[in-house]
Amino acid sequence: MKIATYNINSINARIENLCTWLRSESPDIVLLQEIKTEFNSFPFFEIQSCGYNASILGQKSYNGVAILSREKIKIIHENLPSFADDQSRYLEADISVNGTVFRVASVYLPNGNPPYNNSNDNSKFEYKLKWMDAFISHIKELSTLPYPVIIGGDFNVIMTEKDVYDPKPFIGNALFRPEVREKIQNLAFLGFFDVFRTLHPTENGYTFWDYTANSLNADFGMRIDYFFASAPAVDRLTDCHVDKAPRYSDKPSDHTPLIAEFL
DNA sequence: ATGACGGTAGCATACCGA
Repeated sequence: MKIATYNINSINARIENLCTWLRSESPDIVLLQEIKTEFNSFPFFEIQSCGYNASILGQKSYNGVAILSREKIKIIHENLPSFADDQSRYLEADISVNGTVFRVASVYLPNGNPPYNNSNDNSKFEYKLKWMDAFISHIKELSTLPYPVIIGGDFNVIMTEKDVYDPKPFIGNALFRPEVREKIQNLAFLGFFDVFRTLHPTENGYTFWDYTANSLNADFGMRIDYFFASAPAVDRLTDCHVDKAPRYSDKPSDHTPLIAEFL
């Protein structure tokens, strides 16, 4: 079972890139973030033409998550349970691939930095912390599932100094602050493995390079897209790698896909 | 400290992002 997570930064701006990539990589399941569109404007026809079903939790202009799958998608949760959210950031489903049911979720964790025009406004960071608390308490429930659970997405957290080209400029940044790094550690305490890091202890594993001049060529990247997998999933894990090719395409997203394979 | 770029809404410019 081949699964990918990809912050697409607008699915309509990138539908041709996405279809080209789907045809070349043929993943069984794709978790998308930042589709930036609602149901009525989602490119269902194009996705279907590539051989995929799509379930989405959409939103106009911002956010929005989706799950693509060759097999049938059974939605379990739209949004985090027990958390009133006006932003579309979480979609969870059961998908059976080759006779095995996988519980998967597409996650777009809030950025949390203050707006550029008001550096004193910490409401976005407070929202991020509350969102993470609701997320972790839900993951606690998922940790008891006896079958494989794979949580993937854009977590907007730089977990360690090794996960960014230079940690110094990010001290105080909402992606790197101790509060969020401590909260994300709870995934490990709940038995969820950082899939890429488990297989690749020393590679940087960057999944994001910003659009500005030299970031990509200078490799000024960060690892903020992750798969977290429960023990029943890790038992089946065979591969995890960053697919950097889409970042070099015309009109790329600023993120690139993370791919994992399970028996 | 700001803004580079790029996307969306919507038509000039503001907001968002990591």
